[in-house]
Amino acid sequence: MSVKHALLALLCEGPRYGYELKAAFEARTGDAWPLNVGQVYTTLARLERDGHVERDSEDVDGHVHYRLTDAGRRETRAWWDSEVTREAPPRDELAIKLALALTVPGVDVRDVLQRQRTATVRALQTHTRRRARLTSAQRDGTAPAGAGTTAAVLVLESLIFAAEAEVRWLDHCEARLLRTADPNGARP
Amino acid sequence: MSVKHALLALLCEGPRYGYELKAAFEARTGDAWPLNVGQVYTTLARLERDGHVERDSEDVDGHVHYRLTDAGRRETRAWWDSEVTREAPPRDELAIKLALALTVPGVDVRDVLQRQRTATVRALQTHTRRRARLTSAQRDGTAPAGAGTTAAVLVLESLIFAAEAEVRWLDHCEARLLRTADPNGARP
DNA sequence: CACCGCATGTAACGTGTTACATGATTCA
DNA sequence: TGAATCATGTAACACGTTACATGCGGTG
Repeated sequence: MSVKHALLALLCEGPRYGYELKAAFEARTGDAWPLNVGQVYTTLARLERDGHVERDSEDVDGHVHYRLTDAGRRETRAWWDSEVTREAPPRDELAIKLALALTVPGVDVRDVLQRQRTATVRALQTHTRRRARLTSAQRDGTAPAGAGTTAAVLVLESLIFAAEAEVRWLDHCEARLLRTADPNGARP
Repeated sequence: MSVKHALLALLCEGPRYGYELKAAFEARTGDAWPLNVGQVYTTLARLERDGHVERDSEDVDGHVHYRLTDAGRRETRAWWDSEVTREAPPRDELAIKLALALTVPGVDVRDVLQRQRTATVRALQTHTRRRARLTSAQRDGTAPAGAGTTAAVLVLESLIFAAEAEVRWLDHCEARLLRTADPNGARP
């Protein structure tokens, strides 16, 4: 549903065509989630089918612009007015994997934990470096200092916050693992 | 891919039938992500198609047990040996939504932020309460103190860590928003 | 000319969700 | 007897990803 609503939101600024939408999406999310062009078109087709967008007149270059319908505007409004539910968040593969690693025989949980920690720390560094590049470009004026860049920085920071929490959680898991596996930890 | 690999992992403990797999999955994930039974069957069918599992002999009650094939065991092994990549994490609807709310005209970002904060805090409380219920049941002996309950607690804690990080991020967004919107914040 | 990037699609596939159909068992 | 739960499925659909086809325009 993210892509669908994102396209609707972008079309609030005015009619756009496929490649523009892809570029606008990636600019605002700091290339964190590259968007396949094909998906833009299929999503646009579904939005048109559902009456949320319609084809606009083609411009001089023959680009196929889409614009919001009233129903699309209502849909977008409803999106802004609703919260992203975190009571039942999307299944987290990592949490599931560790929960199973704990209970299934023949799995070295410590090994899984440590390898994952390395991977997550590496991801954290990637995001941090990207953020540094973005903010310095913003200062230099290389990147436009508009709301788009600010949004991209915030997106990267959400990834950073999440990765940091994940590292903490992995350490927490390892600590608890030591406590339960080591019988003389609690009562010496 | 989570469900597929989870079923494979559960079948490492021995042949099981559909409802058992659903129950086992939910026991280990603390009901955090209820699993539709239908999906168990469709996933099993696809695993059978791919040669990762095969039908076992039916038991006295006529239950259709499935067991791992060698290919399935290899697939599971490969899962344990690989990291869950966080360089390109699944698209986060909340981050996308806020990034767009910042740039699209006619959206009250502060309002979106505050309503989301409330929702996330509520989710955090839900997870915390569930965790408390689980650990107390574990102490009472109401719940089995095995690895399954430990796994469920860790899963809930991953949700708690993530929700806490999200609240911090939302506050961070609001602070940055104030700074950029308020022109006399940086240079008095 | 050949190649690359832009631009618009389409087809096939994988995964996940919901709703429905069907039968057996259990229990008030 | 009637309702609820267990149990095994199927069908239809939504979303996402990848790969491919096609044409246009500029550039080496």
